[in-house]
Amino acid sequence: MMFGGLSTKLLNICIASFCKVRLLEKAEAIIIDGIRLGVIPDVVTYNTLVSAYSRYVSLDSAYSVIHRMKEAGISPNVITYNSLIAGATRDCLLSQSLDLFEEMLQAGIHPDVWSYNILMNCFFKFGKPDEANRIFQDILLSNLASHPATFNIMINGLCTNEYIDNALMLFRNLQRHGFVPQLVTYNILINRLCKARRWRQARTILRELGESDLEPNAITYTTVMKCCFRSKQYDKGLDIMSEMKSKGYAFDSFAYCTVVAALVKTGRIEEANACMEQTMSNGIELDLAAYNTLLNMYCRQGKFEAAYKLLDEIEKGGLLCDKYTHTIIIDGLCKAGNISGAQHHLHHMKMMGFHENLVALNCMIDGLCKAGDIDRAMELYKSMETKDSVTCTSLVHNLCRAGRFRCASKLMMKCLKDGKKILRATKRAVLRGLRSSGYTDEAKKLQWKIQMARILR
DNA sequence: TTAGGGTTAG
Repeated sequence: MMFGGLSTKLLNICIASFCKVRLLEKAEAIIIDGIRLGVIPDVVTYNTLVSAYSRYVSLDSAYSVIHRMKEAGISPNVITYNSLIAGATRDCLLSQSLDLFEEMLQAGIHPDVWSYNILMNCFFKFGKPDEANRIFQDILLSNLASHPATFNIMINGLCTNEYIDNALMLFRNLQRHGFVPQLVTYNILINRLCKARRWRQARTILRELGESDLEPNAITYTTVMKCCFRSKQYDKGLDIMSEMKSKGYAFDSFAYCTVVAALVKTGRIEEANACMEQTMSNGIELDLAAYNTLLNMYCRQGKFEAAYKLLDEIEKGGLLCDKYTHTIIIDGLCKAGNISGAQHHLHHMKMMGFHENLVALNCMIDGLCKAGDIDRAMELYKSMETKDSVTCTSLVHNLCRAGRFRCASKLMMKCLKDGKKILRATKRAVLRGLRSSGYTDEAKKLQWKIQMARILR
């Protein structure tokens, strides 16, 4: 329908532009203006809104758009359902995602390849790789034309479910059958291989990307930069940052966070401050992860007044603090020696409905030890339901620092038996401590047990 | 309409 030069197609373009930058109220206002001018919204208009509401607001708000859509006499189609299922998956609602899929079938709407892609992603997200694989096989056997995204989701899902070798095998098989990887395929593999510390294979994929016709993008650079920081090659990471800037890639919130976090971690606070200032002066809007990075910077400088002010700012801005936010505060307080403050915040975190947080408890263990209260750290350790290698290494190393080498030795053996990994430096500290305090035989026995644990692993 | 990068502990 056309009226005064405005058509439904044009209306939809406007709506899509506003939705893309999350200006949903403006999008709604344009619909009202359009109706006044006689432009009737169609299924595309409503689908754009459903997608935006489920992505940026909530699934409930998306349902209310569907209600309005039905009132206007427009029936939801496969795209409407795809948006809803994707939204339910993002909100970690597995059964709701599956119910929606079923509802779509019941309504006689045929799923398309995107529906199956979303469902596959959903199963991977909920740690059900077998179900995801079944969907993948169905897509391959069906008449549906598979899309490169199908393979990307499969490769990414296999990696996140700890099937990296299978993901690599699939990648190579697909290439043999003529699949031309997209940039996102390379980015997925580089990221996942780096996270699994399989540096050599990550470098191979990066080299293959370099040899392809594709140009790396800002995501590739951020991913590789993060890999360098993860493997403690800080200067190399900063070189990549310079290269990224010189090539004219826009430095976004992701890139700034990666750099600032690495600078803070290595104690280069002045540089971190400068980088953060640059972020703000470039007009980059801070999201929760960026705020958390800034909060960590304040805590590491002992600027708790600024940190608490920032917490207020975050919440006043309508963002909800997450487990990272609270853990950063707890860690910062522990590092500053304010154990009672950290305990108070841990309690506050539980009151807010957060589950027991292993990282926060590990911070407490280390903080208690550094404050000279190893016995309380031991008590906390015993009370913890789950412990990991960090818990063990931290406590063993601190026992050594306090000269309690026999206790450290006993605890370390128990941890190794439980399959925990202990840092080499910590093992050496225990052995050296036992020898220097005259427990030579015990040191010999421990060394033998360490070797046995290594063989049996 | 799908997939990929950033924030916490030893």
